[in-house]
Amino acid sequence: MKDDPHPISSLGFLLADASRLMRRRFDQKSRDIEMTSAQMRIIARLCRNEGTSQAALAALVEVEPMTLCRHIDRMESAGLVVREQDPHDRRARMLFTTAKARQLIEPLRQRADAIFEEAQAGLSPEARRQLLESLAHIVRNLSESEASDPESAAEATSPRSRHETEEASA
Amino acid sequence: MKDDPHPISSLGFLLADASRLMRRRFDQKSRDIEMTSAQMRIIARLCRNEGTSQAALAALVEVEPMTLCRHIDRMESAGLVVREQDPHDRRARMLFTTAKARQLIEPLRQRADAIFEEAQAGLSPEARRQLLESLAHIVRNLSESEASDPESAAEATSPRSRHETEEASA
DNA sequence: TGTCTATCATAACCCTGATTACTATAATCG
DNA sequence: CGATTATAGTAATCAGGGTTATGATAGACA
Repeated sequence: MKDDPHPISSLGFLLADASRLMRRRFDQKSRDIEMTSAQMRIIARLCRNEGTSQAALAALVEVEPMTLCRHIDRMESAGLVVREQDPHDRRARMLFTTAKARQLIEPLRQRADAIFEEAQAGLSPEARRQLLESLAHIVRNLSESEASDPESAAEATSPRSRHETEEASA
Repeated sequence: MKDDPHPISSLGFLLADASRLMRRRFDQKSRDIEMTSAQMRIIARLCRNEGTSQAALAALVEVEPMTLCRHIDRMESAGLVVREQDPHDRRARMLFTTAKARQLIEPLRQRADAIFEEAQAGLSPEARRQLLESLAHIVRNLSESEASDPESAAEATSPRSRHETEEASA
């Protein structure tokens, strides 16, 4: 346990474990509310940006457009959001939260806070502050390096634009 | 940004984001290696506990037995693990890593370390140490509270055992 | 010995996230 | 104007995680 023979306590695993356990706990504690944690994140963003397109919202919550698309599918049939045609762009849909969705945010946030407290029990206020700060730092770093170095898939296709590569193979 | 009007920077979201971004980055950077991060976690545990049962291993990596079961399915057909009948218990299977799997650990770990460095760039050694410690603390807290309070689904069915409830409704 | 219960593995099904590929529509440029 | 390129949304498919349910087998105990 001291010299850590296993890689289990590396940053990556700890992060994944903490995140998974947190989500699991949250889902357990809020089964009575008809909104999942991922949906809550989306609603939280959307209700501060009513009317944005799916692509824009996907960027805001930092998931792939396809991922968001299915979320919206489910959330729409659950009555949490509505899609409306953008009058200026026939490709785009504008998204809006429903009152039902907005009403669920507060109770969910309370459940969440209780679990955060549970999780951080025994950590000093200073440690908690530092933790949030470090996590935010990491998120920033990763967002940036992903933006600047979008793929770099090991053996790296040369920096030509993607469609040129496609043409080559087509 | 200061008084945080959005719940986006709460512990839960930060943790989820950091974890997701990290995993995404890792998967991007190691597509050339035939093992995913989740599989790596499992192999890392298993190669220190060769021959354990699926249930035991599931407990070690803290996922549900069913989740692990599917991992083993895929990993078995990928030639990363083998299942063998436990001679003492005909229900159980004993798990073993293959040489192929063990050989992949080091390269993967190197990729991972590079990403950890990327993610933590700009954090002091002390901040990094604190971060790991706080995360480990959180993982411990959540594991424990889950163990002591396995369900507690909000309005809580009374503490009777689950099957009694089933009988009542059946 | 024979039920009753707990445990192992796993099937079936839902949610989250990503990649790839395709359609429809905008936008841009020759 | 017309072809090319870029963008919005989404279907299909794969990995990961979870819950519920089921068939076998162990174990406990009357």
